[in-house]
Amino acid sequence: MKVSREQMVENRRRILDAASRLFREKGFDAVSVAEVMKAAGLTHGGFYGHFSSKDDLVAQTLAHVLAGDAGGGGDLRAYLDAYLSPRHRDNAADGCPTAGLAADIRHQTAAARVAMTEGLRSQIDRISEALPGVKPADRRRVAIGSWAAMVGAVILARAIDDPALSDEILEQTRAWIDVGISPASAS
Amino acid sequence: MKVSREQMVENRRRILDAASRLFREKGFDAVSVAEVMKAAGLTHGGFYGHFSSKDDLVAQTLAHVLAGDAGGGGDLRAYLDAYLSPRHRDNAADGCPTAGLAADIRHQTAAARVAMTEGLRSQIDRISEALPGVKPADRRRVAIGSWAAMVGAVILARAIDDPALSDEILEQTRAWIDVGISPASAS
DNA sequence: TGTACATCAGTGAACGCGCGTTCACTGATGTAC
DNA sequence: TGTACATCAGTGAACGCGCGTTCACTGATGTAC
Repeated sequence: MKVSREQMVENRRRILDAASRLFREKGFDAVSVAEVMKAAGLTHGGFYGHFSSKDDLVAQTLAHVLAGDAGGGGDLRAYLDAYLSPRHRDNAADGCPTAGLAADIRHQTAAARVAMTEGLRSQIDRISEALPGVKPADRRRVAIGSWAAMVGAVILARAIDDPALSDEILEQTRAWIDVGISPASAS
Repeated sequence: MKVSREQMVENRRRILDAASRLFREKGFDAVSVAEVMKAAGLTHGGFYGHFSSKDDLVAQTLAHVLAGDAGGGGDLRAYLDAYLSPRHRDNAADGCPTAGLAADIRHQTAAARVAMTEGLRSQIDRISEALPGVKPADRRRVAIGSWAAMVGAVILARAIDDPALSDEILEQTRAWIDVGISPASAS
């Protein structure tokens, strides 16, 4: 049955939100269109009224979640603590889309890569602006290096089955970044 | 037709080598059993004489490739330069299995996670031992932080479609790690 | 404002397709004599 | 060493199954009068 225009907009948003959570939790390939629609409270047949294909959903979900993901804007150290925490490692569905999906994007469409590129660009800028103690000339290097280490650490921490080593990856990476972003040592 | 025992051992090795390359290039899910067998010069039906399932192949391939992947043992800076190079970014099939597969392992079997855990442990040790200029008490932090940044940088560089930004991710991460591993600043 | 009807978002059965896996068969290997 | 035969690694057709996608249908929406 037809629904109101507002309801349709709301349904589309729910599909994107459901897809965003499911993709982060399981990866693009392991989530079916029917699963996303069910999680959004709809049936799978209606999917193609909103998106032209599953690849289209992937690209639009990425753009949606990367645009809405504003991390590191304020207090960088608080962001670091939350990012490199066991809680973030263990809750991929609610976590950073870059940590959950960046590696998968290599195998997706050009549109998905474009969304990732813009998301990464703005994330680097956001971290740079949260480094007041670092000399302007060094900010970009520190922002990129820190972000690479943060993403890499969460990916590694999630890939292994030894909880102690996994915790250590997070803690040591945090300590390592702390050294790098403190005004004293970041040359 | 039956083949000699040596030929069977050789065939098994060729299956693992083919799987190792294909998995790194395309990811576990995007590579079919038939594709691996064809790349190894065999037909798909014989697969189950060597492995009990595709999941078994994934776990054994990881153990095989992580055991054979001895990086960072000698000159750490040369390893860094090669690792964070456009050449490595653009050649995933021949590249680091951690950068290519770590994020995927979260969705694989327990056996795959065990192989990754051991691979990560020995990689951290190998990097630690290649840090003679760093105080012993700091080596583990520096090794873990550097490795997380290396893996993260290659994953990010491979996920985006802007070549200039991708190159910059690699270069800036290399510069950032250089600062971290030089004796002067690593406290 | 109230009514008649065209529109179209959502439904759910059905489709082709590729996948992992199975299995009867083949023919070279390697052993028993 | 030579021969007869049991073994078994590899072959390729076939199997279920789940997936992305399609489509005829439904019934609430929203517009024309």
